[in-house]
Amino acid sequence: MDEITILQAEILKVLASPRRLEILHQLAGGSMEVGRLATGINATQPNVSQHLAVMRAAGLVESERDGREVRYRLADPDVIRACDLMRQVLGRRLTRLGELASPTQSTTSTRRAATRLLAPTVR
Amino acid sequence: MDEITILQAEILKVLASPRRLEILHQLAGGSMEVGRLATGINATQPNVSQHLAVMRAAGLVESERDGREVRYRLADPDVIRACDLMRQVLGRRLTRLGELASPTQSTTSTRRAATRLLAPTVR
DNA sequence: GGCACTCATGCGCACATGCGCATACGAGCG
DNA sequence: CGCTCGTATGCGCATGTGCGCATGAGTGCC
Repeated sequence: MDEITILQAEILKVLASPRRLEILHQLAGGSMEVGRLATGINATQPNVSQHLAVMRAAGLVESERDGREVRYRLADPDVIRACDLMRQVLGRRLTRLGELASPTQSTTSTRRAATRLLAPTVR
Repeated sequence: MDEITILQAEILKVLASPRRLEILHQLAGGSMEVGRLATGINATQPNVSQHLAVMRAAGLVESERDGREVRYRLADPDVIRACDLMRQVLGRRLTRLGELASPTQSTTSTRRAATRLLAPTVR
């Protein structure tokens, strides 16, 4: 099996978590401490710390002490960019489905559209 | 939590598997039947079939009967493109690390470099 | 209809993952 | 020093995932 494939799967596995994506999304706006990251996504501090440790091991984020706080920042802009590109694609798919679901009233619960997007062919 | 974030995590979760990435990589070269996909990546047929079912539910691939065989093809080129973009980035990171590891002799086991890439700071 | 072939599905097991919770480490501050 | 604040770590549990294996379902051929 290809080396890159295994590495890529490892990175994707780290990215495949709503919490971690939220953390990365916050870090995209600049470096931040653990506490603010935790309250920002409404999660417990140990939980965020664990996620950060995983992402740091994967080389997605970097840490730096600042007094008693620890500031985290994005490490690899390229990977995050690829991640955001996918986000844009999915966003377009969502809005398209939203329009298809309700052409008259716009932007009502794309949530149902999202789940339907994940299982388009029930058969 | 953002809808797109959840959807994106779902897609990434599906992508975060070496086997599935190999399957997608094969499908990037054109549509193919289950049997050839299985032998191509040296996996059992039920296993590949299960992975294909998951990816079809996620809207990543589409299936079509052709006689007794079932041909699968990529469904969403955009997502796959984002996936390949990440692949290129990781490839560059690998080669860079490979050069750093052994400047004299070239292209010797980037495998160790890959694992090291996943945990660059042992501290 | 019976048979061979291709693919899908169900089952059980081993394993990994995420979470809350309690707690340990580390740095500033009095 | 002892205290507090911010962060990291260990533990236990519930849940999810991948795999092999056996088997069912659909299709074409004789």
